[in-house]
Amino acid sequence: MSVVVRFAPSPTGFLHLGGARTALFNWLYARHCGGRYLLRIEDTDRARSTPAAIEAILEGLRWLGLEGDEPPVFQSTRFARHREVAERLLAEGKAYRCWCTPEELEAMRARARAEGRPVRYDRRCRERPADFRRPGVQPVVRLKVPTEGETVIEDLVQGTVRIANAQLDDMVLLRSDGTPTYMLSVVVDDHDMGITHVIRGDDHLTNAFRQLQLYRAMGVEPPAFAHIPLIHGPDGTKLSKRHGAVSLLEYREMGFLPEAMRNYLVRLGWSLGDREILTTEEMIRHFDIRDVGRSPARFDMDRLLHLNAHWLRQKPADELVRLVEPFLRRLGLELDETGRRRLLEGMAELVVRARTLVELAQGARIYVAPRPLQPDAKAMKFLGEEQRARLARLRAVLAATEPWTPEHLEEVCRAFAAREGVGFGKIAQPLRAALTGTTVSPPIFEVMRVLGREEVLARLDDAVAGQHAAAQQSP
RNA sequence: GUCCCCAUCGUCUAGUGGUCAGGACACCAGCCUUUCAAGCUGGAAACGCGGGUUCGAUUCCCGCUGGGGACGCCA
Repeated sequence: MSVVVRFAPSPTGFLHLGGARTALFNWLYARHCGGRYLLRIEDTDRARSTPAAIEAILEGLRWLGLEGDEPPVFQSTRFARHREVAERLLAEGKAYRCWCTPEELEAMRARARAEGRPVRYDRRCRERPADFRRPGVQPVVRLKVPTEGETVIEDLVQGTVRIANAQLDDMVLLRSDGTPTYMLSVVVDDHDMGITHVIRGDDHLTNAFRQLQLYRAMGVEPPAFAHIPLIHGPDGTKLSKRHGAVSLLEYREMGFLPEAMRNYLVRLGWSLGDREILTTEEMIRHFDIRDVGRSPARFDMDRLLHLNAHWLRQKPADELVRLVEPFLRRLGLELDETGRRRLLEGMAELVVRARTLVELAQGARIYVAPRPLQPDAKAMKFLGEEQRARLARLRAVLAATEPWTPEHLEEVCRAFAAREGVGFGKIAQPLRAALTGTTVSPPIFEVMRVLGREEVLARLDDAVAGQHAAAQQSP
């Protein structure tokens, strides 16, 4: 039997990290098995679903590389079919109308809670005659769930999980306005779409028991279930806004790479021996939903950063230039031909100093920012009277230095330091401050190589003339 | 409260009825060094507790504790 899985987000918000991992596991399993991976938008709650949220979710999936194999199914377009199933169940006596009002139900729950009893509908409408009516009340339709025995799930991740049927509720299938509930819609749609494996967060585990009852009532074969553990925040509770960024797209904005996200996410709950770095191809080759662990993992930003740094370095320079461009723009820097050429030249030394595209853009400023530079406070400390005088003398030397290579420049500067009677550090840091406007940068002779003689001399002139200070005073 | 799930370094994890309990991130130290990184070397760091089963349990069973999740006319 060919595998068909689906990722079914509800468009009431953005795509959550946990949802992204669920999508990834579904996608990997489908790819591994040579099956199909479908998308379904669970917009049965019309009031809370927005087009913007739908677009954001699809955008997130696209970015992660987890688009569906077919256009997404919108659950809201299938109401008629859902209702038809409920009506049939009603006709077959497998479901019944419940005339209790929300207020009554709430009171029922409150009492149960107060008395320490299980919080559950007491089924008071279950045995009412078919022609029962309650003036002014629009009934809901509930499923008749067995009250004795137990329901067992052979979950691909959780193993055998059983629950006493007495714990189950007669869940609502159709609301009083006639619209289907999530519980009905998922089951009908999963069945109609031919879903063979339902892979989702383990917060749905208890739903699976109720859904199993619905499959039985419908007289159809249920899919296999795999309930994967949730991702928790660093404090161990369910990941939420409280923990900072939880929207996948925020991670894109923070400068993370999709391959790094996939690598990070897949290792939460799944592993391949000692391997930490995994390509998507390797994941596909080895992934099996049955190997996913049952304990929840905590989100760890340091680890994500480390993985992102790794994947960043795998990229060729020209692609990094392309990727970093929007992040530079955010810093107010446009890339012209000169900037582009310098970045390409200097990228190797830039990328080892960055863990994200945001950091890469930061580091790239030294090659892109227009003259005169505006040194930061730390750099200014290296550009005092005495140091500028020395830089002026160095400038004269540099003007005649040939060839313009890092090795030779270093020789020249070391010799200069010796002549000045100071340590090499006394030359290098002021030079760095003048040339980059910072105290942290790639090796200074590398920077000089990338910048070229003309730019180096110009920046030195700026520094010697005190242009820096002036620029800083009048922004 | 009821039900369900979980439990190896701080974190992600590997692992087996007998291992010096392995790796990675983070952390610390050293090396390298013009800054910062990177890199290299080394270090500290875990089987939650109590009972069983067994010649022997981190591993199997039970209980406890701790954590998490679910209990809607939300999804």
